[in-house]
Amino acid sequence: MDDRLERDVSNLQQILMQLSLASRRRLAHDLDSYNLTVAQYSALRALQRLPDGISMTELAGACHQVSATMTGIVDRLAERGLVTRKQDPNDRRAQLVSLTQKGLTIIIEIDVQQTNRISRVLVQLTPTERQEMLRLLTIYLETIQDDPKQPFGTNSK
Amino acid sequence: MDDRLERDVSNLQQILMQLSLASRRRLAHDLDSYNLTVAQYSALRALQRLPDGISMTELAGACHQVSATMTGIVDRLAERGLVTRKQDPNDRRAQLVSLTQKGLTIIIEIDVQQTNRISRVLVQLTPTERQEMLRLLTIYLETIQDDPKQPFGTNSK
DNA sequence: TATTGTTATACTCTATAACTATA
DNA sequence: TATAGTTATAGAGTATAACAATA
Repeated sequence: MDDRLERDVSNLQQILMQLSLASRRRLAHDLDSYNLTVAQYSALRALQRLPDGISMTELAGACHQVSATMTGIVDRLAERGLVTRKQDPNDRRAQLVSLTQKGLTIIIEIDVQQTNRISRVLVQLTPTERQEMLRLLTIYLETIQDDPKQPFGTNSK
Repeated sequence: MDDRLERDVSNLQQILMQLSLASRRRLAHDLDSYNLTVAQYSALRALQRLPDGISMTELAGACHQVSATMTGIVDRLAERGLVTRKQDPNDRRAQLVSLTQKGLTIIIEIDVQQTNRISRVLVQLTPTERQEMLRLLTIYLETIQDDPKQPFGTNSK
């Protein structure tokens, strides 16, 4: 590779690594006000995004977790009344998980908070720059998402 | 805000949230081959970046951790011979932490692996696009890094 | 037999509080 | 008194293995 590329790779690597660590930290900090962990938030988001009443197995898959881990996360969300479990009428082994109204409300609140944060960045940019950012980040996201199998790590995600 | 901005904010928010979750997952997965956690890797990186022989307090600060947490992380790294502790000759309360040769070797290996990953993305882009990506991500990183206080979360970073 | 979900177990990360040694 | 670091404790997330119920 040419020198320019090599230098860009090095710079981008630094930035992306910092971004990976800092954005998680920032998210965890923001969620703290709601007494939610990143894993719990990730589960709520998946429930909001997917069709209502999905199984534990599906939810675990959507969150890149094994089902035993999901059991604990859903236990804690259910204790707080943010989600509910009910038995699947078609398969008596399965539990169908749903967002409650309370769960939906909290996740919408967080969405507003996050939107405000992003807005503060994007107003600094021109429409062209915003489009470019979206396009470049999409390319990057695809490359990190698709090449591995689950599960992603033995510990400390 | 105008419609275009609003739509861009919404799209970027989705992408950045996914990026936050997926990049951490990807990193954890990559580190698994080395039997390292993200927190351990973060500590090794800080030791590589900072002057040799920093105190536990400084290391904890660099990793955005409280010192009690850092004690456990350094314990496990030291057991594996990746770092060493020695008493500060100028302050008998303080422990100075250093990377060992073994620790340095492992972090360089990981660096190569990460570089290869980024390269696969960047070769798809023109030099101008790469510069733009670097510039835009730097702006974003600054906005998420600087406005909070430590510590960043009660649990699950 | 295979799948769904839970429980049991073990480890890491995380924080707060209490403590020792030193400054 | 204040600071550096550890230990004690508690809770969350993570994985694997074993298990009961159901398909």
